[in-house]
Amino acid sequence: MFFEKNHNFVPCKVSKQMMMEDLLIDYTVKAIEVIYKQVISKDTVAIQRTRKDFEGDFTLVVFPFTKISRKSPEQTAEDIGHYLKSILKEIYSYNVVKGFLNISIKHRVWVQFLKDISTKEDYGYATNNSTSPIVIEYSSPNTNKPLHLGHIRNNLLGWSIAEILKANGKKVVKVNLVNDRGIHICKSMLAWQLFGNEEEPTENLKGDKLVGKYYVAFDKAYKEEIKSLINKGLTEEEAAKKAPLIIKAQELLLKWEAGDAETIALWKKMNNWVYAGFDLTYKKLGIDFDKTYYESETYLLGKKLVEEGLKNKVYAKKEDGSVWADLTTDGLDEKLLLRSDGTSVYMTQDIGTAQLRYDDYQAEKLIYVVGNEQNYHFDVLKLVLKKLGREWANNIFHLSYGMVELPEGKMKSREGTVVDADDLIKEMIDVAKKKGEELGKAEGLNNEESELLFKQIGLAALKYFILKVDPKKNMMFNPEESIDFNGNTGPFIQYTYARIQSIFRKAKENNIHLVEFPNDTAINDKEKEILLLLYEYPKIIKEAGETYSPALIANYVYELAKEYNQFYHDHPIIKEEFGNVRSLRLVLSEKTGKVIKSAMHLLGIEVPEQM
RNA sequence: GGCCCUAUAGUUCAACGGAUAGAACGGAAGUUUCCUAAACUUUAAAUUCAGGUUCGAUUCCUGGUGGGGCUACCA
Repeated sequence: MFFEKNHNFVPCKVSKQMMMEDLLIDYTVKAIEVIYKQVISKDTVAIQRTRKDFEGDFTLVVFPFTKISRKSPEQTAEDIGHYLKSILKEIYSYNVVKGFLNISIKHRVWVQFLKDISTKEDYGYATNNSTSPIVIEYSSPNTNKPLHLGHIRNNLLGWSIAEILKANGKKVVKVNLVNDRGIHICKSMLAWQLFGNEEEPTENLKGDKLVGKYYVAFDKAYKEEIKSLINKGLTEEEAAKKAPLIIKAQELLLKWEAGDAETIALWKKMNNWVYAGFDLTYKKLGIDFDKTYYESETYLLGKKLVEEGLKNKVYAKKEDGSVWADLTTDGLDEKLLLRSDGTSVYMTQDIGTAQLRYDDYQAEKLIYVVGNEQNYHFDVLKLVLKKLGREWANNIFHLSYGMVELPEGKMKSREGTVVDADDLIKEMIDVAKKKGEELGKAEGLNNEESELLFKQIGLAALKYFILKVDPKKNMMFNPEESIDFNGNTGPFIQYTYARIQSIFRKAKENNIHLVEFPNDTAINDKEKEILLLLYEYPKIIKEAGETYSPALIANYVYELAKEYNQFYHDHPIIKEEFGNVRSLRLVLSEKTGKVIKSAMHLLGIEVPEQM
């Protein structure tokens, strides 16, 4: 708002410099044609950013053309460089290093570029270009245990990718799939009945924690029963099957499937506790969904579809009554689809869920954000659906992300090495508060404001730490060391943003106004570096969307913040004497702030005005 | 056993087949009369091994070794 009054820039169209690389590619093709009389395809032309140690903005790699030119790489680069400079008025100069043609663009082009984007509020975002939506599933919790660190990665990835796809002009539907039925739920229910004394959730014990507690209690009691049975002479396997608790749990599952009123009532009561608990965690994380599916509502459809497959003879029933899909011709094994007692398995439910989801949205793509341990499951799911003639199974995309590992190895709930989501979030915020207060970051803020600030900072540290890693890769989380607020972290980027906002506050206090600066206003190396980074933002969003990778956004925004901090350190902004230069730096700062905020939003990270 | 993923500074992460492999943390040394020092500057430090394809390989292929996962009438 500070700028709007004084701004009088030419409205932005997609101007030439927005397509600088395309331009260079086109004219390189032309150059080869004119100089060497040979037509080449565009995708043999590689344009990249010039490395920092060399002079130039863009670099053309000419090695591939030496066969055509029959000249040395240097001479070929020289030929093409000479042609390009003579025909493209945007080019200021070029230089040749080995087979690399480094091209410098005129500064005025970059200044005009800054003006072009300065008035664009949604800079970097693509316009709406989809009709049918992309459905993205993430989180997918079980109702017998609380959310943990693995879910956090899943949730952050899912939410961020949904935002990135929206920024790419896609319609997106965010869905959750809750596994709310099965033997594991019955275990919690049974334990609560036996040992619970009607315990209900309290402020200190959220519903999901309460139910999780009884799941653990079941496991403990069950193990003791097994032990005593083994002492009585049974084998471990027999004991595991004959322990009274497991038999009771199985009975409870049968009652549930039969619709027994009392069982259903208890199930509903306990699940609702869990949902209330999950909601609190999602809210704290800033995660939401457009729709929630429950497996209790999809498994029957799954069963029906298995029956359909049986009728069409694409699945087969064995003597004991169990139903299987034979995938051996596809290089996989046989897969169980219905147990011999007719009850459904995980795959059965997923078949039903997929069908329901497809019917609901006719999605152009169905994305499942699920850990890479389930790669095989999704290979099977797609095949099993295709055997049913569901061609849309080709649109299923398993976004397979890597595990979060702890220094002591994989998280295992039974060994108590799980990092609880609520605990971790609280820990991050507490540390942010402690360090923030030491540094006096909350000065001038009231209680409510400083609480919000430390929450933003703690969450930024957590979210950025997780999202900056390539989703496909396993990652290490060390609770002792991973909580950091300096360097390549979320808070560092937030700090950069806050500094920029502080400049505007100061500018206003000092009554500094913008003037319209001419295109030949001088820019220094740092400014140009920032401009080139801003220029790349739309490409980064596009690439992040194509590869479903928030990490690209994270690494980009860090780079931008780092460059800006260097610029800020080396050059005065509001203290710059010359009005043209000062105005340019203010506009550059403002736009950098906006892109930081925009990129951080794509990661689900808020930026404070002051810190 | 079979199948899949993975290997980069002490540590955690980057690098469409392109130049001298980038950062951060940690280590060493510096920068506050100057728009916020959660910042900035300098410095030491890495591609698991053996082959192959290529003008060029951290990247692609083959093999070895290390790590992880899947291979349930669990989810």
